[in-house]
Amino acid sequence: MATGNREDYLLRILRLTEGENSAKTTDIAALMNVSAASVTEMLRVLSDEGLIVYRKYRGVRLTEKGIAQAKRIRDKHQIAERFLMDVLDKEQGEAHEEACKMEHILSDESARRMCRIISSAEMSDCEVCGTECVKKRSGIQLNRMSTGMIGKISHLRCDDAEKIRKLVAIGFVPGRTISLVNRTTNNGPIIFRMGESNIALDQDMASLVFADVEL
Amino acid sequence: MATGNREDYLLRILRLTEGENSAKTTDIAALMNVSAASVTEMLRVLSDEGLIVYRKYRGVRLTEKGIAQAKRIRDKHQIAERFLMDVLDKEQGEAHEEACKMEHILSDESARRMCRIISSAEMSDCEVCGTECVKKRSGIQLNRMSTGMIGKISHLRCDDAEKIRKLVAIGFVPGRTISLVNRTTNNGPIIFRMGESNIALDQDMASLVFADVEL
DNA sequence: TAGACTATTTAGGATATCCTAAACTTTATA
DNA sequence: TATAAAGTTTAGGATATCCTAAATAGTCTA
Repeated sequence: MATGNREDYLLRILRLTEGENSAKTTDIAALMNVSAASVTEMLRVLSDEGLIVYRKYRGVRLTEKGIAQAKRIRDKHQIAERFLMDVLDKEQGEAHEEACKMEHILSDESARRMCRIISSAEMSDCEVCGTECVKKRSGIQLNRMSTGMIGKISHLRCDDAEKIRKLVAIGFVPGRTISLVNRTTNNGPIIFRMGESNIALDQDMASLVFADVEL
Repeated sequence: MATGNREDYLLRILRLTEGENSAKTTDIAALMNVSAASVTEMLRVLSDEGLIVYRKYRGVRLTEKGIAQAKRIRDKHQIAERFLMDVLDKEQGEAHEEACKMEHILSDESARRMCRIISSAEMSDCEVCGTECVKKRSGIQLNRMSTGMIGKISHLRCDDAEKIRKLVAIGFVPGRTISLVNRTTNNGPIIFRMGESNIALDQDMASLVFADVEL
């Protein structure tokens, strides 16, 4: 099992080999900020673990297994970074720094759930979410529900981080069950019930939230 | 600077010393799942770093600096765990596991922002958020009660899911009224009365439960 | 194609953390 | 209060990762 450290090597190698060339020791060393000797040593380890194909003096490539693992981590990084920016409102630099750590510890499941919230789905072929993250968001917008309907929030549509944050803060997160209590005036807020409380939501805000209707 | 590993030691020591006794090597070893010898070694390191006061064969206490650091990490754990449950809708066990990793990498700023979102803020005196997060949970740990005291359980400290589950299973849930019947030997279990029955609880377990003392 | 130069690997060490077994302290018992 | 039992530390080693310096392989040029 790859440690956080090994994972970083994998990530660099992925980056260096995506133009299908093989990665060279020196380049990896530069990216990792370690000596070439340390890289050589690690390459042997990764090779023994079946994550890379390594021939001395000839550079390395990732194996299928290595690619999958590296991509999974990279996806987690992407998800974490976006989540930090969109939901926690962190600025990009910091979000990136923190995502570099989170990518190693974030569980698949949590990544998937973050992904559902940011729903950026900007990544095609997400190793973490599988197809789930790519497309096909079921559900209807909350403002299209009618009185009495019960639904489970499936995702939020991420086109305005500020609003997403607000929604998350008041509890509109995927998985939560809500029902539409009533509508006020034609274009006024809609009242939803969630758990023990009623919450009013503007049409505009409601349109950002999607739910699978259960009843 | 304390590594994630050192941080774990600090956390255990905090827990063991909150009843103001000093922590013993063996107890730390048990909590950390390492040999006593390893603990001794680490104690020297932490001592050199000014995080603990250590006298051979005599146990350890945290210094002010150590307390601050440990509490900060514990607060981050709490925040992360609640965040995972409330925002990502993870179930408690998994949330706890993941929070054990997040506590070491979560930045102060991110923790603060998570805290603002969950705003349930069950922690008093949060090292991370300062006053900002305070909603303040009253109560003292059961192991600090003295004989005859009556109290109402206010909350459990979510530090070890398995233990929490156990406590809940035997009836230690918020709202329940208990009294301390007596203490056995110095470090042995404490006998509580709850409803019609007496229940013995280890010091360690008792330290996880907080009660508002009524009499 | 033989240096000369560059890239890579090997050798030998360092540090952090963990371990077991042996030595030593403290505590508890008879 | 002397000893046995229990708890703690020291000794000596292991592993993972990093490093520098020396050796070796690969490549480029004259």
